[in-house]
Amino acid sequence: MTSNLTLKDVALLAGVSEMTASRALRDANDVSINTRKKVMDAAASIGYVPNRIAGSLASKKVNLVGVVIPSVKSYVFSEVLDGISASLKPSKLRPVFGLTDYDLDTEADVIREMLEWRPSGLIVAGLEHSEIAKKILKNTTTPLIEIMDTDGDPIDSCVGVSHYSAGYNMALAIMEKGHRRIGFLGTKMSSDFRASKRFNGFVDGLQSNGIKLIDQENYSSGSSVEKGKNFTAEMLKRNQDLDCIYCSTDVIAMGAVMHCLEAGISIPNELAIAGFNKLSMASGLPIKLATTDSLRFEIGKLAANMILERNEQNITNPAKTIELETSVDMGTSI
Amino acid sequence: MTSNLTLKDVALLAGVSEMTASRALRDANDVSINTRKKVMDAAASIGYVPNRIAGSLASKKVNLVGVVIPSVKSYVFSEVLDGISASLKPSKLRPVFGLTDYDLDTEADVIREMLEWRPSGLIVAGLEHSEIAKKILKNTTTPLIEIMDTDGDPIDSCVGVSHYSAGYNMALAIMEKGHRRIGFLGTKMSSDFRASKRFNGFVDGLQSNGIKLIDQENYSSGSSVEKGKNFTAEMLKRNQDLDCIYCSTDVIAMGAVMHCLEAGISIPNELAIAGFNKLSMASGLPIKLATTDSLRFEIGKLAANMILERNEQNITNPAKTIELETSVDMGTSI
DNA sequence: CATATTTCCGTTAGCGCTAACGGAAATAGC
DNA sequence: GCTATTTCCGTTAGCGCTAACGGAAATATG
Repeated sequence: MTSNLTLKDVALLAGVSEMTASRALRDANDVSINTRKKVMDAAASIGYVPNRIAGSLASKKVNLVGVVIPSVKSYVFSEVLDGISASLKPSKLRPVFGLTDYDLDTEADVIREMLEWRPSGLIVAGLEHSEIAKKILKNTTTPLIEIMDTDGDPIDSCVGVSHYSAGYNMALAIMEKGHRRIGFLGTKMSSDFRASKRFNGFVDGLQSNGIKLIDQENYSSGSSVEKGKNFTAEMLKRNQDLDCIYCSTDVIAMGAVMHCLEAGISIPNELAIAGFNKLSMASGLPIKLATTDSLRFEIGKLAANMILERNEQNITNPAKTIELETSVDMGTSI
Repeated sequence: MTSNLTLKDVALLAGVSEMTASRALRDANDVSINTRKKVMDAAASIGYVPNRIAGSLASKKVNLVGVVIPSVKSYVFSEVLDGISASLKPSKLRPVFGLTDYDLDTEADVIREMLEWRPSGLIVAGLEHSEIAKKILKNTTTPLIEIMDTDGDPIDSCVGVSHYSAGYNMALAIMEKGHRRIGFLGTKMSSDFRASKRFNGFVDGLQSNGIKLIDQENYSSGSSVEKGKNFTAEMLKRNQDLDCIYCSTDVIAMGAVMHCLEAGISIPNELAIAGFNKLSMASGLPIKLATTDSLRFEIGKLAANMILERNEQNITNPAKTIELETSVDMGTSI
C-alpha cells in the first residue's frame, strides 16, 4: 500500500484543494510557481506516492503497453523487449510483459488479462493464435501490433520479417556454394511456427533446384547448444556423406560447430553449417556462422513506435504491415 | 479501450443489478446457478472485458508484483524472471517487469513508477540503490524482496547467494588444483556490484594462501563471448606464464575457451579457466567449465513465494533473509 | 478608470467497479 | 404452522483521482 497517503493529505498540508494539488504534482500549467512549490514540498515531506490506479481510472489513460511473448529465456525475445523499451523510454508509455510459454491457450489468457488493464497498445509475438484469442483481439479497439513474422494474416498492424523467405534464401545461398547433400536440424514444429515457416521456405528453396533434404531431426522442447551438438553427431552418423546442415537457430548451429571442433571436422570443407537469428553470442566462434539477421531489436523498436504514433494522433490509424528485408549473412561456415 | 462496454451493459442484458453481475463474473458464492449462467452468457455475447483498473481501485487489490531488474539481455535475469513466473502462475498475482539498464537513477525511477501501481509486492535485483530509492523503499509498506545477493544490508527481505563467498571458494578450488599464476577477467566494477563482490572474495581467497593476482582486465559495458576471447588473447600475450583465468561470468569464460580452442592451448593443462553462473549454453563446450551455479531460477521462485506468503497471511511477516548455499562445480577446466 | 483578458484555483461530478449492509424469498427445523 | 436459518440479490456509498466548468483575483488594454 506504500502507506495510505492520498492527495487529500498533500492538499491539506499545502493548504490548497485536492484539484490544485493534483495539478501541481503533474505539471499542469494552471498553477502558480508558489503554490506548486508548496504542494511539491508537502508531498515530498510526507513521502506521498500518487495512486496511478485511481489516476488512470479518472483520466481513462493507462500509459501501459502490453507485450506478449513466448519466453524471456530464448535469447531472441529479450532483444525485442530491448527495442521496445528503447522506443518507449522517452515517452510516457511503459511496457508490461506477459509470457505464454509457447502455449496458445496461455497466450489467450495473457492477452485477456492484458486487455483488462486497458493498455494504450498491445504487442503480440506471432500471427498464430487460438480462436478465442483471435476473437478477443478482433473485438478490441486497442492498437494491436503482431510482430516477428509477416507470413500470414495480421489482425491489425504487423512488423516482422518473412521467415519463409529467410529459409528460401538460405537454401539458395547454400546451393550456390555447391552443397547438395543437406540436412535440417530444429525444434518440433508445432510449438514454433516461425521455425516451421523457415523450414518450408528452405525445402521449397532446395526444390527450386531439384534438391531434396537428405535428413531431418526435430527434437522436442527448447533449443540448446548441447542439443545442437548431440543431434549433429547423430545425424552425421546416419548420413556420412552429408555436406551441410541448416539449423533452425544459431543456438543449434553453435552446437553443430562445437561438434565439428571436437570431432575435427573442417567447416565448411567437410561440413557446412548455417543458422538463423544472428545472435551476438555466436560471434565468439572460430568461424563466422552463416545466418540470417532476424532484426529483433529493430522489430521491437518499430512496433513500439507504431503504438506511440497511434497514441499521439487521435485519428484511428489504418492498419499497417511493415515487412523488413532480411539478407543472408554468408559468414565463413558455408 | 477494448470497446467501452461496462458492467452496466452486462447487467442490463442479463436483467440483474450491476452488483450481481459483478459477483457472477468473479466467482463469488452469493449467486444462484441460473443467474450466474445468465450473466456469463450476456458477458460473452457482447464480448465484455472487465476493467481491472476500476476493479482494483474499488477492491484495493492490484495483484501485480513489480520486478525490477537491470536487463533482460544478460542470460542471467531471464531465468530469475522464469522462476518468478513459475511461482506466480497458479496464483492470482502477475509479474510486471521494469528495466533499469544497470543505472541506479533509472532504477529509482522505475521503483517509484512501480509503487504508483500499488503492487502486492516488489522484487528488486541487488542490494545497492540510490539514496532516493532507498528512502522510497524504506517508506513503503509493500513487501519488498531484494534478490541475487546477500552481501549487504537488505531493506526488508532478501533471497540470494553470497557472491563474495562464491569468489572466495573458487579461489580455493583453483589453488587446490595447483594453479598459482592467476588472472582475472571481468566487466567494469562500477556497474556490476555482484561481479565486484566476487572479485573481492576471489582476491581474499587467493590471499589466504599468500597468492596475488598476476593480471586483471576490466573492460567497460556488457559481456560477450567475443570480448572474452579477445581479452583472453591479450592477457596471455602480456603474461606468458599465466596458468589460470577466473572470469566474472560464464559468457566471458566461454570466450576464453574459444580462444584456447583456436590457439591450440590445452585446458586445463596449459591454462585453467573458471566462470560464474553455470549458464546452460556453456554445456555445449568441449570441456566442462568450472563454475558456480548462481541458482537464478531458484532465487526467482523463492522470492515470488515470499511475496505469495505475505499476501496470504494478513499479519505483517517479519523480514527474512534466505542465503542459498553455492558450491564450486569443478568441471574439467581447472 | 472601465472593460477585456489572463492567471489561478475551487467545486461538482464521475471514471467502473466492489465492500458492506440489509432485506426479501426460499428452505429448514420441530 | 410458525420461527430460525440460509440463499440470493439489490442499494448505498465509496476507492483516489481528474475533466470540465466556472468564477474570483490579477493583469493588460486604450
